[in-house]
Amino acid sequence: MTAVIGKRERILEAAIELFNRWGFTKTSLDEIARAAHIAKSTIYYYFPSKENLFIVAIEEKAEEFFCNLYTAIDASERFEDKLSCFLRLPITCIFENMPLLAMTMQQIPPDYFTDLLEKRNEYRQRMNELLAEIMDYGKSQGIINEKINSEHFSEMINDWFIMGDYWNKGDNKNKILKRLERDHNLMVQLLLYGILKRDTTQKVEEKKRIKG
Amino acid sequence: MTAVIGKRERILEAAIELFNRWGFTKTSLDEIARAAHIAKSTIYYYFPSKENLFIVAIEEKAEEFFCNLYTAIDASERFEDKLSCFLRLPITCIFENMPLLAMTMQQIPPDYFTDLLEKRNEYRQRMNELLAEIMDYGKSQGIINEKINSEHFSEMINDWFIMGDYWNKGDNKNKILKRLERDHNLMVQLLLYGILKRDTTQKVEEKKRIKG
Amino acid sequence: MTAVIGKRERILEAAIELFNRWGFTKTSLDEIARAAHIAKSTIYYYFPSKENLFIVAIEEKAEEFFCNLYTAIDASERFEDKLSCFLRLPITCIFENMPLLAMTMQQIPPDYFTDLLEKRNEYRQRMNELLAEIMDYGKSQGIINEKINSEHFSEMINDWFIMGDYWNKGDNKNKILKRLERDHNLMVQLLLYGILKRDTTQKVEEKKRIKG
Amino acid sequence: MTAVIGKRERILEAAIELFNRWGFTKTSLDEIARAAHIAKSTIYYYFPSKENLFIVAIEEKAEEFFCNLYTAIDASERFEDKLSCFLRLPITCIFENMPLLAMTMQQIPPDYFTDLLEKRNEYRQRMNELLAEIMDYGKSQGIINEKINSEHFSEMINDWFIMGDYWNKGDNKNKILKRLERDHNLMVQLLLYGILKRDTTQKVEEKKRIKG
DNA sequence: TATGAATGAGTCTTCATTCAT
DNA sequence: TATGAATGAAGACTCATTCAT
Repeated sequence: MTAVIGKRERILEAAIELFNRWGFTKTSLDEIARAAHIAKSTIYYYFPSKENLFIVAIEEKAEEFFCNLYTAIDASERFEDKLSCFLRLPITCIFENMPLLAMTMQQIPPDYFTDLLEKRNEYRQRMNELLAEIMDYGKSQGIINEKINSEHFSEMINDWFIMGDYWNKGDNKNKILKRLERDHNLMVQLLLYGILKRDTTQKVEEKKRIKG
Repeated sequence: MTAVIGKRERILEAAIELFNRWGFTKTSLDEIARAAHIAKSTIYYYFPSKENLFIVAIEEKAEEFFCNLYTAIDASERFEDKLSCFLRLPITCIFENMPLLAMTMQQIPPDYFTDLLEKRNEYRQRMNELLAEIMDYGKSQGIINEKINSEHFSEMINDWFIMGDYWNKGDNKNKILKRLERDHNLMVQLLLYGILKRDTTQKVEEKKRIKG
Repeated sequence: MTAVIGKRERILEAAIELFNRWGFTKTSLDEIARAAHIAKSTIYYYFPSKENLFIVAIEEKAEEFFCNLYTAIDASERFEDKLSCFLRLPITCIFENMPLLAMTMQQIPPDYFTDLLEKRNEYRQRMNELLAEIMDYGKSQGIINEKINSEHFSEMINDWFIMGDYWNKGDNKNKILKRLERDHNLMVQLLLYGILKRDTTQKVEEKKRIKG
Repeated sequence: MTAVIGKRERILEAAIELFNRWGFTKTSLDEIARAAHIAKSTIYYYFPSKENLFIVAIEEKAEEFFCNLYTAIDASERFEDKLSCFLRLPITCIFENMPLLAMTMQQIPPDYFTDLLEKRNEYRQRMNELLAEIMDYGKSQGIINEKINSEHFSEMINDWFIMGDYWNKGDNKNKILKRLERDHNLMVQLLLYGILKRDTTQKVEEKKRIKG
């Protein structure tokens, strides 16, 4: 039976639930212990620190998320559906596991700990690669404009739409501002194509080509 | 002379700096006092509580930000430039005042206090109104497709690009998921226009029109 | 062996000693911890709050006191001795545990907490019932004037002699003043009987009967 | 006009009101200043410390009280009425100025300050002298049993009924316990006279005389 | 494997008091 | 005479972590 779940599982379950609801700092180990119906010190038998417990909790959810994402994208045949999956699922996932993943994957510089920062970078990387793959697929289908640099595009989309990360501490201000500039132009173009009247589209397009 | 800055200013300055670097919970009043070279209790002479100090700090920066934003948008003549300002400035501002404003304006459910939540909603509201105005301006210029609902569009852009807010606690899950769905379709359209090969654009466009 | 007393006991002991000496507000948890030779936070392991510690300390002493009182009164055969016990023991006890019990049982409006107020009312109740029983015993022995209302008499004696309680916040001023009036007359009578010359006693007695 | 009251008066007024309502420790100078519509530091212009302000406030009320008491007692002709005044007025006064005077005149050892203790002793002294005078008056009228020691009796009545003071720190435990014993016997006698059936009174009286 | 007991370092907050003006 | 500004010391309470068993 699954009636008797291991204590480690009980702890993780409670931790995810509470971190989600209250965030890292506002969740105490006392509360987790109470919710898991175990003694507080038992947590230290399974996890070396509160930090670590938090990261393990995130890993758990992240793996689950990526697993779903890969499956869904593989299952869709058409480029548009793959792209749609890529955009829809993260938001849905974050919505359901907020703010746990939000803290990892959104524009919050996780002040707290280096390990978490690393995790986040890892996830960003995987997201970038995934979107780049989708783009390449679109190109191979002859739908996507080959001139668009897949990697560059993926980075920007992830930064703007999904997991904004202009604040990675390592980079210096100038470098970031330059990238903001670059991405910004691309972003405005994307938006313009979507909202301009069709007949004016051409002109704007040309204008931008001259600029960019 | 302003050579000698008032202590209130010194406190606010230090608070903004530290809240930005470490976040609310991880910044202690001791640190702020040390940084401002005043006694900790002096903080309580000027601000009734840590919470209040945080909110005042945010207000300070937010007013400054909106002021800049309005000025820049008014200064630009063409629709595209106005839109460009609207997209560029918030990011720049957040980048410079992270996570202070980030906490107000990004996808972080501020667990801590109602006052902050209200502030955030106020700021969202102002951002929505501003973008809607820009869109209407675009329409009046004959550039923007009249069929696009300015308000609806503004909400979505702000949620996705600028100040994501799918987690406003009042709303129930179903309502939010429905809106996610709606926005998602619009978002995919916007993207597709930007990256598809020109000759395929028409077909996709038609397909979407039938769907939407 | 009881050579090593539990820490909870050590804390309670120190708390009783210090609360007794300095009162609630003027006794700090630091002092209690120092006196009990434990870390301040250990107090919080055993007691949820300073308030609670205070109340537990009082309960401890109060139970002990009531136990002694019941025993002593049961042990005395004659009505006079029972009454004597009732009057002597509380004072002795309060003297030895002042102001701990004094705060519960004397004329101090305990501004601090409702729980304490409740405790005090409970103790008053028990004192009233006890004295009423003694009075009834005196009547059953044919010593006490049946016309004296045992309950009314007990209330008054407790208010004046033992656990004054004219300030119970619930009651309104008028009600209290009326009761003061009533009790006062009875009190003057009691005194007069004790100090007047025997031959004048009769007149005063008659006069009061007419009045009361 | 009395429209413009001096600031000193305003402070005292507010202090009395607030000390009465909240007690010494729970009343802050901030509150007093706010209530008196003056700056906090102004209090220090008129009173050297919070302690001193408290004592002056008590003096104010105490003088008023004694003045009323003297007048009322002088105004009554008969011994019984004088005694009645003596018993009634303190309670009424304390009831109206609780816990300010209660703190001075009841069984609360004022942990806080020596000055207050001295004040209290002074007031006790005055009360004792007053009651002794009344007793002597009763004797001169031929109503009161000459065998009763006026001073001794006054002390006891004040301790039991009015301003209990068995805890005067100077005295040692043995001395106090001896006095408790002495007073207790007298107290039981007084009570017995008041509640015994008339015909049994004689016997008890005799019994006590043998004992005491 | 699991935990009850214990703690040190830190948190926000209060408040009587001082002092320059 | 009056006060705004400033502060040090203390207070209750929290919490991640350790350790003996």
